[in-house]
Amino acid sequence: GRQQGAAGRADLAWGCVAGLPWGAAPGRTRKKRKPYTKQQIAELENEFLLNEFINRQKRKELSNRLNLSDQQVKIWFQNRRMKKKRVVLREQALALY
Amino acid sequence: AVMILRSRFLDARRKRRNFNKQATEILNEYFYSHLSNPYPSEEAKEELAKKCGITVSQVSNWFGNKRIRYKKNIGKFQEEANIYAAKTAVTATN
DNA sequence: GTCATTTATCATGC
DNA sequence: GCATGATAAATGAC
Repeated sequence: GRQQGAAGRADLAWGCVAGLPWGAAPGRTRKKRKPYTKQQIAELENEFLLNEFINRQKRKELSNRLNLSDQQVKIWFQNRRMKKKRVVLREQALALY
Repeated sequence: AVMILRSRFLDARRKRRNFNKQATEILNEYFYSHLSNPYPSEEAKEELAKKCGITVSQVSNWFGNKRIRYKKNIGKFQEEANIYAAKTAVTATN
């Protein structure tokens, strides 16, 4: 197996509570997930239609305009590409029937 | 307008169905018998998906939800844990 | 870059 | 009214 991601990482998971760790205590606190506004999503989606891979240039101007960090925009495009793949696979599975 | 309806159709949350009792049994049995490391391999996921009659993605979703919700409130799942612990103990004896 | 995850949130079932 | 499955932000391995 690949065993990637936060699983098996010592500095991300919670720590041993009642005898079952799955990881150790977090060194740095994880940033809380914060849903984006409809306007932010609308503009991100609009840019995604133009190009699924965004330039550093456009990324910077977009993050400025939407009041998001440069990395947040980068991560959003990564997750958006994963979502598209998920949807495509689902449609293929549906098309079989 | 059309795109919105399309996206809503593709959002599986709007047509969520609970898994049948047998599938939940199978998933819980695996979870509690691997409580020290409840991370099934890709092969194990495929086998679980086949036995449960669901997709691999649904298996991943189930384990993701199960791990976080168990971890957040172990006490709430204590009874359930005991049930499946006893069940696997019996099967190990036979 | 992908992608398996963690966590919070969403939408639904009952 | 919470339980449950799926999705949306965020992290980290590779």
